[in-house]
Formats: sequence, structure tokens, C-alpha cells
Amino acid sequence: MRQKEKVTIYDISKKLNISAATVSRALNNSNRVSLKTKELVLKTAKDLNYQQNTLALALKSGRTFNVGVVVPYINHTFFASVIRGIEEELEPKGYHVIICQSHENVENEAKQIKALLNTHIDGIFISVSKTTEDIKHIEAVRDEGVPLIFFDRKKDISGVSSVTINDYEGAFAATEHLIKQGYTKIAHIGGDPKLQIYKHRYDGYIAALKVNNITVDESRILEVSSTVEAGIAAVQDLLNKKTEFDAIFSASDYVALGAMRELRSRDFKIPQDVGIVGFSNEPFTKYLERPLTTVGQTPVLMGQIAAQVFLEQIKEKNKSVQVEKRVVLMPELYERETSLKKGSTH
Amino acid sequence: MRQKEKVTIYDISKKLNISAATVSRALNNSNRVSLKTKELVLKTAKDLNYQQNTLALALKSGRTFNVGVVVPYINHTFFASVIRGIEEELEPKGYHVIICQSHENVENEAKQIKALLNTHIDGIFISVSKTTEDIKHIEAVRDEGVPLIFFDRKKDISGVSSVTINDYEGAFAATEHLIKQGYTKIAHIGGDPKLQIYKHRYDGYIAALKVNNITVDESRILEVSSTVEAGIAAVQDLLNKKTEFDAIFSASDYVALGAMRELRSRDFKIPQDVGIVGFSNEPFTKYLERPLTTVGQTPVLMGQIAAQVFLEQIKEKNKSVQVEKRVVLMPELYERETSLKKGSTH
DNA sequence: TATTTTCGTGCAATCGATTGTATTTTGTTA
DNA sequence: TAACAAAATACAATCGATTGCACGAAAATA
Repeated sequence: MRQKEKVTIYDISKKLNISAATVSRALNNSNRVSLKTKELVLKTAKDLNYQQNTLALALKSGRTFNVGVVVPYINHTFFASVIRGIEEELEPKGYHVIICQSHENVENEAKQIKALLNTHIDGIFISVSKTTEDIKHIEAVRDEGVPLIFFDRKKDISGVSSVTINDYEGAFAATEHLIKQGYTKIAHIGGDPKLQIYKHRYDGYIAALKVNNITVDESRILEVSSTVEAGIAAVQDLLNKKTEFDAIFSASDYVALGAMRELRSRDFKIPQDVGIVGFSNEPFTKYLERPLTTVGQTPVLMGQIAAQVFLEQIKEKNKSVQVEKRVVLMPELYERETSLKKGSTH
Repeated sequence: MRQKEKVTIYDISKKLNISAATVSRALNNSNRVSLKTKELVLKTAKDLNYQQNTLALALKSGRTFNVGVVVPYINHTFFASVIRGIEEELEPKGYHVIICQSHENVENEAKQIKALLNTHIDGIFISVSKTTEDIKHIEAVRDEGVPLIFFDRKKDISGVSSVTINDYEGAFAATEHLIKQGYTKIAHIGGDPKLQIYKHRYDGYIAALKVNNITVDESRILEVSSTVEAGIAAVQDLLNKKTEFDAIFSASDYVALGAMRELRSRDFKIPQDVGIVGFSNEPFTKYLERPLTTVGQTPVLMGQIAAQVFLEQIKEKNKSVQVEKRVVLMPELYERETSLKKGSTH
């Protein structure tokens, strides 16, 4: 298994007795090469199975046509779908998407970004980890002049574009939906408010209560990580403390799943005794024994738009204008069984 | 936002009035450079915030320290976990893992592989798509002399190593477990046997029936794609055709989920009327209202081993020996409620 | 036919780091 | 102190493609 010899433009130039410069120009369809030579070069390139060495090209041009995407977890459908959206937009333009995961760990995130910068990507898309407070590693991207786009989970850094969804409105709609279904003692199991998304969901929840003249009871509000186990623990916590509640608005589908499981094991009836709404519309929510009401976020669209923002940005890179673009998408509530006390509204 | 000027070894060499060659050797800790110069260079490199240009290095050395992983879907926990295993082994050694998805589409797969080869990765890990029959694009990897490792879903190509699990034994154990629970009319909803994994699961199912003197009823055997929807349709199909069955061994957790949902909506009781076993131990299986019995595959370990095989292979690359290594892992049955007619065995 | 313009090509530098082969400097020994 | 070995450093080619500049030949113009 000998390493196959790579064919270079020099091999072509030797074979045709012309200079490598001409071969390069011919391959790039320069109008400074005669049609005859062009055809000859193209044919020879094909015959020899010439493959352009992208490393050499990247070294010379400074562009690699690779972009990096950093997400907390690749196996969350939400993030996987955003990535899909980015791929759909960028692959037709010749870009290759390098996917990295931070595992919700800021050190990992910094490492991944460093590795990406080191391989000279043309841009970075990032949804920051929960533990990301120090943002030196993110500012470093901007400082190197590498286009940077936040999606879903952002940090406020001037000059950096972002594509997010309106978590506030999503949470507001979810909470108001519960209220309209007749629930009044609505608990909120949210996430760390250091992440804007969780802060906004919390705000939306509070606003919906206030608009509907329901007093906010702090004991019904918990902050947990977004895992099934945390959802189980959260319900145990509420029950142990004898906190009254007849509904839960969770900022995560996984937490909602855990909550449902724990409630069920204690013989609470869903949605009769307790109504539940999650967030993200993970695929499993639809197929649960009792399908989960949840807020859907159009992640593919989010990825597509993020990619478009990136493409605009590299266009403008030469002109020394700096444009910061903030796109906010509207979420949609999927009303399913876990919250329909009164029966389907459709 | 000016592009930060990159610091090169030439900048260091100019500043210290020495040649770039010496700087390079100093940075690489060559013993042909005096300790004094070394220290000077290292200090200056730090002061100027020198970052090695990996593109130049890759161009010269032919190694990029990037490896590619191609999977059908990144959001399947199984694949995500394998990737995690690969990362765990390879990142400490300075490698960067580039993740790609084929979306179960052979053309996509070929495109991704081409893109990877084009960016000069040092190796490729792949779990082939369901639609992969023509394997020219995979043979091309081997022919270019790029180390290639199959995991989970493999094709038989001589000289290519693989890490798989023993699907036969997993299926055998799952089926025999159902038999021991008293089920006799066990249906099998499998996948396309063109994929070895599904063929082996089918074989294990058949073998378990035969060993236990249960006649194989072809009408109880279906082939579907591994989605929830396909599981729903499969059960509908069985019922429409009035096929008798008191258990289902599914080659996919997603299909099992769909099957459960459809059975439940028709008022079948699980596990009393119908026992169910899935395959993969996807995280949601544990948290279903009725937790799903399933076959677990140690995917993180699979990734780790695949990475180790890769590391061995690049070591041996220089010596012109060609070693093909086939590692087969043993799966484990997780007995949960959907199959425990007689109650827990523990 | 002489002069200018256009066209097609080649030369050589460049991107940044590595490395075999000089060459210089230092140190050792007679 | 001359002669030589050893150590430290410099030179220059290399990886593969691109591109500004120069040059010669052909074509257009006077």
C-alpha cells in the first residue's frame, strides 16, 4: 500500500512542456491563456487525475474554505439541526463545515476555538457553553479578524453578529397557554440565567403571569441543568418542600421529561393534575406516551440565516466597514397532550 | 477590525538577528541549537505571541493532525458517543476531530470523504450509510494511502480495519430473553440486510428461535428504516395482515418507540399483551413511561478502540507492513419494563 | 514597412516552516 | 600557537499553487 504520488501542476507543466504558471492560470480559467492551451491543460489534468492541493492554496491565499461550528453537544437535535442549516447554505458554495463540541465546558470551548483558529478556518459559528463567563477566547476570534457568528446562545460582544430566537415570546406564549388552560399555580424549572436564553425564558414566564394577574411565587421557580435527572430531582424538590403547583413550564424538554417521569411515578395525572410544557421540540417529545407540549425553534432556519450572515460578512471584509447584524427568530408553540386540560384547542 | 498581522519565525529571526532555520530548530528543541539561543527564541516567541502556522507545517510535512469522522447522523446518541470516544483518545495526542454527516445518503458520504481527503486529514473513521452499496469512494481513501477505520457499520474491504459490536450475540440475547419471559410469537422488525449490522441482528434472532425450538414465521419479520414513523407503520402492517405476535424484537430503538406508541393507541398492554425489545440503548429508552428493554453497545469504548487502532496504523505506516485489525465488542442487554412479563429478574 | 498594441507565456517571488548541507565559531589537543 | 574536532548557526531548497512583471510574438494601426 504505497502512498499514491500526488499529481501537481508541475507534473502537468512537464508533460506539456509549459510553465507551471500557465497551468495554474489555465486551471483557473484566466483569460490570459489561449483556448488551445486551456483545453490541453484541462484534458491532461483529468488524465493524470490532478487534485488541487488545498493546503498550498490556503497557505498562499489565506482562505481555507473551512468554517467551524462550536456547540455544547452535537447529539441535541436542536444543535444538530442548526448545523444542518449551516451545511445546507455553505456546502453548495464550496465550504466545508467542521463540527466541534464543548460539552458545556468553557475550557473545552476555548481549546476547540484555538484548534479551529490554528487550522485557519474562514469563520466560526458558536453557541456558547453554560460555563462560559470569561470570554477572552471568543474575543480572540474577533481580534484575529476571523468572522464570528453567535447562534441561539450568545454573549454581548460589540461587532459580533448573532442569530437567536425570541425566547421571551416563546416562554410568554407557553406560560399564557397554561393559564388559558386553567392552570394557576405554574412552576418554572429554568436554567442558569447567566445564559441569556434562560434569563429571557424566565422573563417571559414572569411577564405572562403578571399580565394575567397571577402573583409570582418564588418558591415555584427552580434553576437546574438541562438533563432528565435534573428534572426528576426538581420535582422531588418541589414535592419535598410541599410547594403547591398545578403546572410546570420547563426551559428544557429533557427536564420536562424527567419531571413527567417523577410525577407519574407518584401517581399524578398529566395533564389533569399537572400540566407540562417544555422547550425545544426535541423529536422524542412528539412520540411520548403523552406527547409533550413544547416551544419549537426553527433550528434549521437559524442555521441557514447564520450562514447567510457569515457570507455577507466575508463579502464586506475587504471594505473596512464593520457591520453587526442581530437576527431574532420567532418561536412557535406546539400544543400537545401534556398541557391540554380542556382538550384539544383545534 | 484590522486583520492582526501574523507573527512568523522570520519576525523572530529578524528581531534576534539570527536565521529562521535556527529559530525553527530552537522551537523544535533541536540539540543543534545552543541553550542560550533556545531560551532567547522561546522568550521572544512568547513576547510576540507567535503561533505556528499549521498550514505551512502541513504543506511541508504532509501531516495535518486532523482526522475525519463520517457518520450517518450526528444527533443519534450512539454515533455522538462513538465520536466522543474518538475525541477522548485523540485530542490529548494533538489531533483535531472533524465531524461529518452523510444523512444516510451515499452521495453525501462520497462528497464528505472527498472534502476530507482534499483537506489532507491524517485518517478517516467511518460508519457507512444505509444507501452505500457502491464503495468506490471508500476504496479511494485506501488507495490514497490514508488510514481508514470502520466502526459499527462496515463494508468488507481487504486491508481496512474495523471496530464493530457482535450484533448477532446482542440479537440472540434479546430474543432469548423474550422467550424466557414466556413470549413465543416473537416478531422482528429489522433493517435493510445490506447493512451487516441488520443482517447479523436478523441472524441472531433466527438462531435464538431455532435453538429454543420455535418455528420461524416469515410473516412476523419486517424490514423498515429506523425511524419512529416506520415503527408505527410496521405495527399497523402486522395488525392489518392479522399476523399474530406477542412480542417484538426491533433492531432500532426508534422503531421500538413507534411500535409501542401504535400498540398503546390500540389498547395493547405492554408488556402483558406484547413484549418489546429495542436496540442501541438510546438515552430516551430509560426514561419512557414504560422504560424500554434494549441492547446496549458501549459506543464510547468503540470510539476509543477505533482511535487506538488508528494510532497503531500510523505508527506502522512507515514500515511497509499492512495490518488489518478487526475488533468485535460484546453488547449488553438492559432488561427493563417493556419485556418483563414475569416481573423483574433482579 | 515601421510602429504600436494586444496576447500568450515564462520567470521568479511569495505564503511559513523544515531540513540537508555548508560555513563559521568555539573549544580542545598536540 | 597551529591544527583539528565539535558545536552553533546560516544558506538554500522544498512543499504546491498563485501572481506581478517581463518578454517575445503576433496582430493591428499608421
